[in-house]
Amino acid sequence: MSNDRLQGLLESLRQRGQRVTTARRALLSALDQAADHCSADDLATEVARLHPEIHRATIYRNLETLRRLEVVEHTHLGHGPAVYHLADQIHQHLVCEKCASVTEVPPTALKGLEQTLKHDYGFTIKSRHFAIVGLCAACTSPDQAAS
Amino acid sequence: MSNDRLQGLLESLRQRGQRVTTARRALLSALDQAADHCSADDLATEVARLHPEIHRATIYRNLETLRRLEVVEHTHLGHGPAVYHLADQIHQHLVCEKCASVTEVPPTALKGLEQTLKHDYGFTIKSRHFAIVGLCAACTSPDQAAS
DNA sequence: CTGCTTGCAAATAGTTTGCACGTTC
DNA sequence: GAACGTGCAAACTATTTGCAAGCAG
Repeated sequence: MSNDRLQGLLESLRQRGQRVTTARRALLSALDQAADHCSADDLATEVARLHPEIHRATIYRNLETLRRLEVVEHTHLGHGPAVYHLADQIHQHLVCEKCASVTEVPPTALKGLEQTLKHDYGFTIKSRHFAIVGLCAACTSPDQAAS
Repeated sequence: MSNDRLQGLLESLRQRGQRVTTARRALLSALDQAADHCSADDLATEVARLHPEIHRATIYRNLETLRRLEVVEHTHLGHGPAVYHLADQIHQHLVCEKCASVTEVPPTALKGLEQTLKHDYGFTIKSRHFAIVGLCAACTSPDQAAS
């Protein structure tokens, strides 16, 4: 299954002259298998299950290295730690300020905004680095009884 | 001049049963006069010019209080400290990832996106809490020679 | 074997908090 | 004068860095 993806990533690192170490293998594997968005700490914990010797500093350093290589991206969903995911999963995050749920939307949802900002301000949107904050469908709907 | 705005803000605090202290007066005054976006530390420095005894912790506590009262807002422009401004200056921030310049655009620029997210995902954008990252006009233009 | 990587510990940046004292209403 | 705000110091969270030892190519 997604083992292919992992192997491909490792291969692409090698081809770019990057070293493939235990820490990197383990980190990419954790990112590959992660269900949702992980903080550096989440990843460190996951990696530690198989490799307890791998230090959090190494996780941070490798996340930064992989970010420069455009293999991973990180996003800020709110206050608190940044969350990471593999760069082949591009999406914009919508975060509900009430229930904190995260909705992923395809980059195409921003097409219109991109054109507007380009046309009116000459600005080119380059990343989905920050989430968009608001209310999710459930928390907006009139029939929801929460405070 | 904008002394009116400051007085109005203080009055509105009083009317809501909030105490008007030296620290709050000084903080709101600093926010009122701030040319651009200030971090908590910038504000502390500015406040300290007239009131050196006012502690940074007090700045943070009051910024949080004023945020709850919807008198100030804070935004994240990137990594680093949050920046604050009075809540009557509503705008979305565009940050250039190359030159770090900040462009303010009116909330109306997001109208289309708001409708799309509402229609397609039931999501209601509620705040401009995070900047949008990309390239500003100067850094996008073909005739710019920077690396 | 040479240089990139790592583990560890300690430093850093930004922000928050407990507590005793001071001030506002 | 009761409740809320403040100063100070210390804690805290997330992340970064210097250094000596380790491992990949």
